[in-house]
Amino acid sequence: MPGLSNRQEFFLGLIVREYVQAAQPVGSKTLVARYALDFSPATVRNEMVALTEAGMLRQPHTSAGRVPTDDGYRYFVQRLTADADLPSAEKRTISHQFYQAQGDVDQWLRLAASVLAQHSSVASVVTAPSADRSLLRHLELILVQARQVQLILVLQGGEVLQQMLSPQEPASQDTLTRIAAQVTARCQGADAAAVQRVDQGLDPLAPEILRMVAEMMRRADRSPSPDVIYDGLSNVLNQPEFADRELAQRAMHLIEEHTLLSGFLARVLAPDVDGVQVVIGGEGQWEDLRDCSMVVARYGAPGLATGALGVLGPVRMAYDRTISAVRYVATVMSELVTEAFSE
Amino acid sequence: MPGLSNRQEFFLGLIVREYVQAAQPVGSKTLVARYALDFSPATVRNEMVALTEAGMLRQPHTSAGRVPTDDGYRYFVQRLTADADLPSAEKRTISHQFYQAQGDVDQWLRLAASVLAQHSSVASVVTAPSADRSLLRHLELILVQARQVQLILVLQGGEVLQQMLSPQEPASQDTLTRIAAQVTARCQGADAAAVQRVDQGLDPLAPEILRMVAEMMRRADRSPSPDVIYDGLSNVLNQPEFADRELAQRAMHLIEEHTLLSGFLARVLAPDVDGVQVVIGGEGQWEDLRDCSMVVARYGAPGLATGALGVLGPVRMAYDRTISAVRYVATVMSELVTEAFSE
DNA sequence: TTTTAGCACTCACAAAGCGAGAGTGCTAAA
DNA sequence: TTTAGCACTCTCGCTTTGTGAGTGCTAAAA
Repeated sequence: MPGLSNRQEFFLGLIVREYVQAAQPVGSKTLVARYALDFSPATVRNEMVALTEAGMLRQPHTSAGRVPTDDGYRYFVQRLTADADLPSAEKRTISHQFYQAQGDVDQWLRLAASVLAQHSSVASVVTAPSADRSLLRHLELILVQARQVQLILVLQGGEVLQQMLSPQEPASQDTLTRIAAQVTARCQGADAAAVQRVDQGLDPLAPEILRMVAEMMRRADRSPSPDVIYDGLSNVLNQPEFADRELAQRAMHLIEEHTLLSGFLARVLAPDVDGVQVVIGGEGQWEDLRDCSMVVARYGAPGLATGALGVLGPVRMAYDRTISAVRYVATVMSELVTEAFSE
Repeated sequence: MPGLSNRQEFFLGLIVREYVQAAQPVGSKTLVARYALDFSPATVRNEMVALTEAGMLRQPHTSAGRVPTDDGYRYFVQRLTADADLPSAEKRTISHQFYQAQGDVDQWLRLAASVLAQHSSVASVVTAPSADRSLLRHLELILVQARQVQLILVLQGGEVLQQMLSPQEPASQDTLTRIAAQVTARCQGADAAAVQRVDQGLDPLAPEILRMVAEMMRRADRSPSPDVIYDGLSNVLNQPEFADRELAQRAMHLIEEHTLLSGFLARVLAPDVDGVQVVIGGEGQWEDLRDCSMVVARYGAPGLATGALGVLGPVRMAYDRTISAVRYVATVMSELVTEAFSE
């Protein structure tokens, strides 16, 4: 893209900020008046023409003010928000809240969603941390009634999976305890495939259990964390762009349809990318995200357990504030997860 | 309330159904035309006057059609929907889906929410089943690292709670396993208070563990099932009454604010009430529910573990269909929960 | 060469005006 | 008791019109 002059950048930043705040096309005269600029409206107009030609601005119609294009926002995000950061007072408040909820992962998730929603005034999304590959740490079998066994599986990283099982043969709690101990010992740190290979020298009931365990682990691998926590959905309805019901509905649907969302997150937050990712207006490839933007980041301990968190809102979003919020919450969550689950 | 004549009831039913379907005030002429009635519009009008005087109908303004009042809907629900039921083909489809997800409680919940949302075209809410009072079934302690113990608590009814713990004194996995076994044996079926009373003849580390266990159980008792699953939020935006953003937002907020919702459910679904409960337009006492209706039911095995499920939508709701859907899903869920967790 | 004042022009938006149509209540006849 | 007829009401959708914010261009000033 052709370089913008300093003054053009300055105006672009101003216009983006003003539009984000006021949600109305910004005109030359208002801009000068509102920010007490030392330029005449005519000068601003000239630069606006340049910015429009550079593809950063557009006018909804002749004789309305200017509005940033997706490219304009992108430029803004890449060049004009670098040093933005949360005030340290807010940071302290946030991290304090997190350390209150000592050790309770679910509460962290809810808290993260709530903090993000509040700081960004749009909808937030947080997925539970999950290991890249499920590795067994512990198995527990509890006899509930004659033919009902509750199977509890603890993975490396602390996730707990549970499932009911009706075994072919009845078994006593003693037998089950023995099997669980055997499996835990033998399969320590094994992945799904390895679990299924262990099939000799165990109790006759064990194979059935092992099959089930392997299947649960494989299921966990396939759909990493179906748990998606969200918050701030009602915020979205505040945004004037979602006055259009059709649009609001698409956004809601996007958040509700977990498969869509997690697929998207998986692609945007590939294991090798790092830091906060900003997707503006679908970037041409995400049809469902048209007219929406997402600011997301991966968090957790790479190689151990990671999750994703971020916000979803209209393209007209306060990217600077939102990016810092997402970045900071991701940092805190990473610390917590690492601290709690690393060895 | 003064009794309505048969014919008045007939007209009321017709008007409610028509209005629910068309979302527009229904006039005498359209009613006669649409349902090919053997009355003249004038007759219908006379009855409408009577129904209006009885408080069942109202007119948004002179010279518009009639719209049911909250009382009108209530009458409709109480007297005119008694024998409604889901077609058995749909029933089969639904129950089939549930039995597919053998033993996976989380999946049941999501499925229930999804089924309700689809059949009612409004938002659905499902809370996880939880015991009226937490009773311990099993405790497991897993050493994660030197000073990190993962505490897994299984309650009667199958709920699993987990929490990280950093004990004062380091302990080996063997010690922890022994403690867990002791506690499990001693506290079998104990409630929070009983757990805390058991404090002698155990390992020196045990008191700390027991305190934590008791606190987790008490927390579970205090906020029964913070897990609220919902679905169909985007459906709500389809409803013409929620074109008003203010209203849509209130509804969203209501669903998102778990404390509000669970408080409400707790009051409506007191342990002694049974069957499907219908709350129309807040019934005067639920300010937050103004202009909204809920159709909810308790499900589960009374005394063992119960949860709540239902839908939230505009007052103009297809109560007959919705009630049957809620009733049926509650029945199926009750069967499943009872079957899976009873002894 | 850059900035700015001036001016003519454009176009969305809100207010006002204006039927058309649906619906009502009332009266009198069937 | 029902119904036909009629005058009346009021919302809704449509067009009309004026206003104002905003633009682009040109020519003079810095």
